[in-house]
Amino acid sequence: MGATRTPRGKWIEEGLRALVAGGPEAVRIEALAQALGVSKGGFYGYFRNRDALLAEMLDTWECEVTESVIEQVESGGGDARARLERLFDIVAAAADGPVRGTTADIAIRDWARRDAAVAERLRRVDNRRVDYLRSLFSSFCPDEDEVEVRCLIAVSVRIGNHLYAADNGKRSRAEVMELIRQRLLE
Amino acid sequence: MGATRTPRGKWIEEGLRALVAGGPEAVRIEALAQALGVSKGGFYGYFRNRDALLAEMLDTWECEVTESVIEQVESGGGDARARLERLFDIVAAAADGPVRGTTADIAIRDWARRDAAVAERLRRVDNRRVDYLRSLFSSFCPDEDEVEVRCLIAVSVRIGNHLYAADNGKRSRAEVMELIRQRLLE
DNA sequence: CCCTGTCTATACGGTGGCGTATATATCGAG
DNA sequence: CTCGATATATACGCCACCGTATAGACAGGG
Repeated sequence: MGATRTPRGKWIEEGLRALVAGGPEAVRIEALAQALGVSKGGFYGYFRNRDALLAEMLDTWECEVTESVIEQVESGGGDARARLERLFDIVAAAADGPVRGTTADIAIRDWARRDAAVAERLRRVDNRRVDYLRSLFSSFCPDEDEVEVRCLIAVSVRIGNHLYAADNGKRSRAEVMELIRQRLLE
Repeated sequence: MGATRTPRGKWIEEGLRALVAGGPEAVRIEALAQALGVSKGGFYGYFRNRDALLAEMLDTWECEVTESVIEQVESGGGDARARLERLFDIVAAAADGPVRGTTADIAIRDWARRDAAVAERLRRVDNRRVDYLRSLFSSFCPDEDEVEVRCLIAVSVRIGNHLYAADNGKRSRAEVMELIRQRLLE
């Protein structure tokens, strides 16, 4: 039996990297092969075609960004505020981390604007995440409206932070983010 | 002199539509020609090549989303809160309006993630917008931190509203947006 | 009516990417 | 070492798109 030099996972990982860097159109099999230092010959042994790779990339992402993060937060214990702080830390750190996981979020959000199947997956993921977020805010926030407001602000600020290009005023972006974070935890 | 059946502006308009629908990769000359009911023959009479069209699309957008909106808000008079309300109304309405203008924002934000020249333009536009926003909030908000927080939340919620896919809880998305809007104007 | 300048349609070569077919390299089993 | 299975490289046909070149349609001036 020959050794698997470039296993399935490598193609998916490189595909996600390409997706982040250039959108779904940039996930080109020949380009991935070159990035992996091989030719595209072996690709079709693992995947039926390009669409199959895209689907598996989404599977990988969908799995990693929900269960994995929530488990990581829950495993640390503490009250709801402590968990929220941990969640914010993890999400903020993941933004600069390896490609697998949360980094692909923004690229997939944009992709979802143009592809119904992707939109459906994103809806599932966002629902799962906001349900968790809502449960945390609810445990120290009696007003339901307040909970919804904080959920929407928390998610939006995180998305906006990646897409908003303005230089900041006297406060750095990080400082303003920190101020908002404190208010969300009050 | 032959009549201009498909003037410059038509190509730009259709290009922006394609950009919104499918990102910059979807701005294909032959596709635009088909959408306009002509062949691509005339295109190269107006534009040197595809990149020239993309550049002019950005010019059009850059001009329309800053000066035009700010003028519209300022012309109505009233105090800062009244102007902010008008600004929010205009921006919310533009989201479902014709293609020219604010509709392209999200598509261009994502494009900017992958293209330095686009990012530079977006930075200019966002700075122009946040300067205006900051001036409005400042006029009834003495605390500078509070101003920065409100600016970032206002912009982020608007971006997030387009990219966030979750179904809402008991409150509809519009209701939560209205709650946030009220708080920003307090 | 014809001529001229402009706009448009069609045809072409070139390139890049997908998916397949076939040949070669590599590893483990016997 | 030989054999077979699997992974990879190479070569090919195909199609979509870009940009150009050339020919035709259309309006107004002489």
